Amino acid sequence: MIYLTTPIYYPNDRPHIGTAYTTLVADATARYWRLVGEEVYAVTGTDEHGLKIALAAEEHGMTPQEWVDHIVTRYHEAWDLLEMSFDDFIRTTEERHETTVQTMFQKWHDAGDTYLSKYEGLYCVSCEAYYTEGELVDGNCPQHGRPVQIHAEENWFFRLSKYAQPLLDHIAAHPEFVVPETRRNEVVGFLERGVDDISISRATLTWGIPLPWDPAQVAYVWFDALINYVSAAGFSDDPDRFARQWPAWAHLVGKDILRFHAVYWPAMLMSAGLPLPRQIAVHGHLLVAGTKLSKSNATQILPQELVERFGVDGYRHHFLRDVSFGPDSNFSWEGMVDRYNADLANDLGNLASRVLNLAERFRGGTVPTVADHSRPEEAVLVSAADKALRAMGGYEDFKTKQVLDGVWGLFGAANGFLEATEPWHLAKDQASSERLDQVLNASLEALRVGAVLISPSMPGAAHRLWDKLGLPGHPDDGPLAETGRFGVFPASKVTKGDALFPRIEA
RNA sequence: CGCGGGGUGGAGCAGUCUGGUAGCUCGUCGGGCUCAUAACCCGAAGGUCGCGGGUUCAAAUCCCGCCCCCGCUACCA
Repeated sequence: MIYLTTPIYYPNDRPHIGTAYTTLVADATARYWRLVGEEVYAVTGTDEHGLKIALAAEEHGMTPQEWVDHIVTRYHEAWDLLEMSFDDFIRTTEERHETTVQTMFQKWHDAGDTYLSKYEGLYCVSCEAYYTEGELVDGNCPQHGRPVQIHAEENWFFRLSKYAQPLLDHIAAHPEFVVPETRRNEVVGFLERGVDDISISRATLTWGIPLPWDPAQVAYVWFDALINYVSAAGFSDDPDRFARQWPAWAHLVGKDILRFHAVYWPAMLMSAGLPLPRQIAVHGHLLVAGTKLSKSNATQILPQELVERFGVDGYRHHFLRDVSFGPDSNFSWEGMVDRYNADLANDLGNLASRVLNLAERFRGGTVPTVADHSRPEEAVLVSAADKALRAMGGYEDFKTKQVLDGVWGLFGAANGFLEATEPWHLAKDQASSERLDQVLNASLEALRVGAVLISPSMPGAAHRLWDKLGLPGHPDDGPLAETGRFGVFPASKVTKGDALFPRIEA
């Protein structure tokens, strides 16, 4: 069972291209595993507790629960728009999660990993956040430039320090636990410097999950939120599924929340006696004109704007082909137009047009199932198809760019195949009729394999292409090892129809 | 200060772990094709791989020093 997760998002914020990026990689990876034939459980969700939610609800004259029920739709709408195929959507206000959080806290308590202590910090009311002295600018809040207050409260603490060495040992034994390597180095460096215990409850807040042994305090939001990964796996409500599903195959996260996932979360699991996830896969940030996306940044771009211009397939393809999973990446509108036209309109869309047009024009849309793969022209095509199929394995390491580079090798080869065999010349001579059938069959077969291979990245386009090819079933029926192999195009009635990806003028 | 990362033809990136003809996409130039969405195919130009030194038969890759940029140092994909 492949259990993979995105972070759960904060519903006060709108989904932007950054949150959508994590979610998209998770979705494409989930679709890949399903295509291979693996059982998959892919989860995303929302993190609905905390002071800011409570305040926003009050502003809108709603209870916090009414407010989150109202705004969670933003995420459902965004992920529907982007054709995300998650098996579950977990909300931290659901009973299955609240029960799990209380059970986990109790386990830490029973294990002796909690203790009461005084938390004292420099607090900025505007930020609703604590700062360390080093973060202050001239003694003021770095965000607002205003003085901070000293806040002190009695909180429950978690013995994080106890787990630093066990976690270092785990990472040494399982280097794939945090990828890429640079992020692993950061985690190791952080742990080797030594970690302090951490406050895991709040006495001043009511919108949260009460601690089972001290209901006057609620769980600190991160220690609430991270637990979603076991809640969604069925920890409280489906023990049989939990047994098959946990530990997770991978948690996908952005680099900004590395520490929570690679330090706190494993420590939380160790204390509770649960096995650690196989992997925390960490990606970089999308930069717009070199600046980081953030909530307060005017460069924030919503997926919807891009979908309006490029379509959902253009959107998905762009971020999967153009962005390397690990490092930061620059986003630009011009780059997106270029990518769309080059990959989708020209290479793939135009390939589909010319092949389908040839089949319609010279064979009325019906091409005999004849093939001769021993010819050198076909050999090149078959080889490219084989390479493309093997490239699909890159999804297992989130190397979406490499996968799509490989898949596009097939489309390049198919365009080259047409140049090499010149079916439009073959059609002029009755003597080469059988050769024309072979060439058309191989070209259509390349499109069929292509439709299968793009189905994780562009499910909609894959289905549209499949329909044009007049094939039964669906491009993502799988298993990939069979449907993704270059063979002989089956008898069918193909239709050219509208352009798969109309060209976009800059 | 400490830790981590980056600097590769005009643009964006891969390659660095495991040294061995510098790779990909876009752009530019030339040619071909006319089935196709002015798309497609072939070829070419363009890089002392940030700088200096070292190891080696051989360095983008390993080692030392330096310059510049960025991230982490406990809110935020």
